[in-house]
Amino acid sequence: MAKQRLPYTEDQERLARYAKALAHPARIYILQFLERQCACYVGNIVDELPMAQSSVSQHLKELKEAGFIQGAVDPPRVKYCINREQWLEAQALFAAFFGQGE
Amino acid sequence: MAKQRLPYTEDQERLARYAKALAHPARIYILQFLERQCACYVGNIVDELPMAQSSVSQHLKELKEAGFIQGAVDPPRVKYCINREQWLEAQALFAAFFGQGE
DNA sequence: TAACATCATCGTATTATTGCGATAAATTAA
DNA sequence: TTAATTTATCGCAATAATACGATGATGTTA
Repeated sequence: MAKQRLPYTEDQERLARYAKALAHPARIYILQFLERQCACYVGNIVDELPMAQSSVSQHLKELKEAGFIQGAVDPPRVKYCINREQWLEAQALFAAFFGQGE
Repeated sequence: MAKQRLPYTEDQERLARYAKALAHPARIYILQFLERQCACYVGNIVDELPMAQSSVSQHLKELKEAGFIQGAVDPPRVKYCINREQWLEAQALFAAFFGQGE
C-alpha cells in the first residue's frame, strides 16, 4: 500500500496554498480591485469593503503572505499592488490543474 | 462611501467557494487522481492518501458539496467521478479571474 | 510639541476546518 | 442468519479562520 508515501507534491502544496488565499470573497474582491487600480492605498480598499479596517488589514496580510500582493510604504500610507511574478505562477498552476481534463 | 453596498458579486462568491474546496492538498490530489482514473471507488482513494478513511470521506463530501465531483452507488461501493459541468464552470471562473491582468 | 492620519498588531470571541476512532447503514457472501 | 465489506456519519479534540475594538507605531501637519 502507498500509505507511507511522501504526502503531496510541491505543486499540489503550492496550488492548495494559493487556493486558500482565494477562499474568501473579500480577498477575491481586493485582488480584482488591485487589478483595475494597478495600485492603491489601504484606505481605498477599506472604503470598498463591508468590514472593519483591522479585518481588511488581516486579509491584506494573508494575500501578501500567499505572495499575491506586495506593499510599499509611502508615508503615512501603504500602497499595495499585485505581485506580478507570483500572480503568473499561480495562474500557471491553476491553468495546468484545470487543463488536465481538457 | 460604499460601505452599505451589497457585499460581493455572485461570481466572487462562487469563485471563493471553489477556491475553498481546492484549499487542501488532499483535495487537489483527489481531483487529479479522478482526472486520471476517470472514475474510481472510495477505497482506491483511501489507499493513496496518508489519512484515515473517515477523513478521506470528509474531503470527498466537501468536494461533492462544492460541485467538483459526484458519487454513484455501485453496491457495496461508491464510485466517484468529476462533475464535468461544474468543473468547466470553475475552470471558466478561474480563467476569467486570472485573465483580467493579462 | 501636540494633534492628526494611516495602517499594523494585539487580545478576544465566535465559528469553521481538520483529523481521528468508533459506530451506523447498506449490501454481499458464507 | 451471520459475518464480512464498503462507505458515511457521529462525537470529540485540536487547530485555524474570521471579525471586531482597542492600541501601537510611524510619519505628517498645525
